[in-house]
Amino acid sequence: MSSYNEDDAFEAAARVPLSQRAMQGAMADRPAPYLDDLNPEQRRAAETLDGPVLMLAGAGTGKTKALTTRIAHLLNTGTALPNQILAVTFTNKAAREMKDRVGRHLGGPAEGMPWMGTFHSICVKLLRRHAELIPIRAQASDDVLDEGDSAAQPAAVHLKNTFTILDTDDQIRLLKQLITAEGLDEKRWPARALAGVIDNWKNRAWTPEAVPAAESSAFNDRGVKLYAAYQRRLIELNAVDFGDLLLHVVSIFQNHEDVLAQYQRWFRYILVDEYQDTNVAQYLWLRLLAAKHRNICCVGDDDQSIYGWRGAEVGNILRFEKDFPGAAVIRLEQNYRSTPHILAAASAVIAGNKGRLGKELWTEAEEGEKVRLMGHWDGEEEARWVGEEIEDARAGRGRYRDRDNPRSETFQQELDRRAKQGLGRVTRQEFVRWAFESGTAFSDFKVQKLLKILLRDDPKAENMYKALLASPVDKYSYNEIVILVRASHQMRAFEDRFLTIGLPYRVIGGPRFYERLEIRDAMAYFRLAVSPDDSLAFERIVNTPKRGLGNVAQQKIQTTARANGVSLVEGARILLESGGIGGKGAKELRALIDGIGRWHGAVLDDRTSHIELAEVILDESGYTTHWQNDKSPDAPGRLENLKELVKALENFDNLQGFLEHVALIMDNDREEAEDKVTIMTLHGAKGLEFPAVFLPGWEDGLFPSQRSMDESGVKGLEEERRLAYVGITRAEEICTITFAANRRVYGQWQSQMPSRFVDELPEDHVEVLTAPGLYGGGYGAAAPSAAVEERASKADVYSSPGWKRMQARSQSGPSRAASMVIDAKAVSKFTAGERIFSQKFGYGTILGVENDTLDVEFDKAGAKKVKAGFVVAAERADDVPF
DNA sequence: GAGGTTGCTATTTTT
DNA sequence: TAGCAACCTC
Repeated sequence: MSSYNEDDAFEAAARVPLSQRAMQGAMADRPAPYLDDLNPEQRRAAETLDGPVLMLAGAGTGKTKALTTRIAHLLNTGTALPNQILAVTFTNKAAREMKDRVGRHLGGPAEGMPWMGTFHSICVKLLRRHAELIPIRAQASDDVLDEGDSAAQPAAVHLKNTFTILDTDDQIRLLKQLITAEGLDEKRWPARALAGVIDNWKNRAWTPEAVPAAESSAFNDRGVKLYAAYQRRLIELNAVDFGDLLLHVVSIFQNHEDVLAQYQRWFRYILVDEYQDTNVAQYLWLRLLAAKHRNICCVGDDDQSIYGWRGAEVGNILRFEKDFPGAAVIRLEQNYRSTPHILAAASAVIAGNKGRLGKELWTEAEEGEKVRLMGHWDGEEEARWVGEEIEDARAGRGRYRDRDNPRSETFQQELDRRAKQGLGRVTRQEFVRWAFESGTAFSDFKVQKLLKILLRDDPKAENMYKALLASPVDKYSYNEIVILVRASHQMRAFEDRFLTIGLPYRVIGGPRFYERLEIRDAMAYFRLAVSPDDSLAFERIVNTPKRGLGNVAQQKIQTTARANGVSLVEGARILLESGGIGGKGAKELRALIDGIGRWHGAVLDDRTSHIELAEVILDESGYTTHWQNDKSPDAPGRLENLKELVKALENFDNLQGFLEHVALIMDNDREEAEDKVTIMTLHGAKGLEFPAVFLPGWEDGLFPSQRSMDESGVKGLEEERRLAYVGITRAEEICTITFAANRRVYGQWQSQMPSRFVDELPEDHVEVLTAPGLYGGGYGAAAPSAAVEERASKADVYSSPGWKRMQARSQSGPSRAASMVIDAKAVSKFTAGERIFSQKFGYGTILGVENDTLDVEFDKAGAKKVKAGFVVAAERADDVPF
């Protein structure tokens, strides 16, 4: 089992479906028509099969197309067998899409490509083959948990191929124990923080021994020691965490030349998606594997590297040509997504970054709308305005009235044509063909829904189709609109607003299905049924539902298990037999342990279906009842989730397979058919595109995030700028950027400066919507049409520092607009004790000054923190027009 | 073991 | 401000 068997190669080759092998033969010496779909650069990327290739693919330039065609080409020319291609992605979604698209090229499902998947899923496969090459670390004399503990599960000398993959909860629980054992105050030194430190180290491929001395002060000087103890505990428990999946495999490659050599020979062609997101461990992993054939093709965009904070190294992509001398560098620069204005805006912003590989996006698309910029008084108004814009956009009202939406047009033409012909019978084929030909018609979701129904031969289909034709044409459907925020707390304002006006929305990003409490509990039961030795799972559910097994009882179980060097379940059994536990707890514990034994038996003998078994487990353990008796409002939802969990089992052959899948999936993207506006973070939007994009909250401190700049300086700022780039380039037709002058931050009202990225937007490609003098129009922004405001003409608007200046607003109404300009830099003018006046809060006394932020006790509004730029000395209050 | 109270903290997140 | 986790009390 352990070492890689050359026979596998033959065996695997033999498993390639016949059709594919036939195709290889057939296609080998024929021209490849699928290449004609590509532009010259894409084509070069798909055809340069040998040697290192770096594909620099800007946003929306069709990199997936190039990548999947490349794979198809590898196969069709007979250059590689499906199992000789290693294709890695970061997300399951990306892997799935790649599989689908390669399959489409080949005219059948891309089975027989066993090495196409995420870094993690591929590593699990590799690690299951070679688990025993990961030894337990020799015990250093000063190790944590030295006394007594060393006996725990002593059988473990190395990892076994049945290892479990821990989720974050388990990880934290384990670390907590270690921290406490080390005698650290868990409050001052929280397990979460340690998990972060360790994760960081693992991202850099540092084993405990390899952590450099410079890091030794981490976590109160105990970081490394705890890390070592943690790794040892994991192997004792026959478990790995996510970081280990890569770290262990890299260690194996580094320490076992023979194993590495086998895989180097094996993976003749390597493809990597989103290369700019790789961390050091992934980088080493790839470099080791590619060392022999050097047929590695990395696809990425340095301008879209936004995961530096979790270990991604932009350096990897910047260094590619050095790592692989003679590499072909191919730039995909033709953009198929956005209008020229949008691209120009994005390019101008990203140009502010240094050390880029450099790309120039261009498009053949028609001009379209300029990027729109709008300032607001506060966050609430911003949300209100965005809500109105969305309704306008959908209904084709106001500004949107005359907008040509090519989608709508296509549909309208179809309507006219049918009207002229007098709507005959709609056949299924006819509709399907029309839907495909017209692309996503006026409202994606309706068409999709209809398609689904038609495909199922529902008799209602024709009526629905008629209803569709009779309904008004949307300029934009909700599904085509997205709001992208920097931080999830910004979502709230929009949710509140949309709820009150009844605008349908969906939030992407919340807690994932498999991370929910009830799902994790249920999974722990399943884990125990599969392997009763899973002590962490046992720990999780001993007393859930309540079995009268409190801290004391649990401690006893732990001690017994350790003393005997057995798992917790076994320890509990011994404890029961010795009568070390009594009363209600004993009875319940007995029932639980018997249950686990029984369930495990059922898993082994395979006579009950795993679905039935899952239900039995949840029933007999009392877990279902536990939630049925719970009166809290979310209990029904949790029961619902449990049902869904059981239902998800249908897609698997057994519990083991299911558990493996879930550990790696953490799936979030359950497609919804309803027409809703999407709200999500900028990070979550990478790789997606929408006809209309709203980018709210462009204020310094929020975006770019203050914390990011404080912690990582210029590097942090540049990553924020890339985030801005990602945001803008999501838009196909309309991109709207907004900011607010005031925002509540942790309950305190704070004045905000517009984001520095706003300054970086190129004036020629931006339309400023903010009306002069309007509430919230206080920034230098002025509508170009407002002739009155000659001084604040567009040129003026953009000439800093004018743009950065703020105009005081009139509180009495728009007609008496004020244009008093206060220099935001006039910080030093103020001192504690001084009387000041603020537009928003009135008169007050300064309590303290911190840079440009004043601590003020207002006469009426109480204590507030305000930016110096928003107040004037009290005696100058008369300068402010009313 | 439930329920109330206090205290603390406060991006981005995939696997 | 608000959401939570941990603590305290009965």
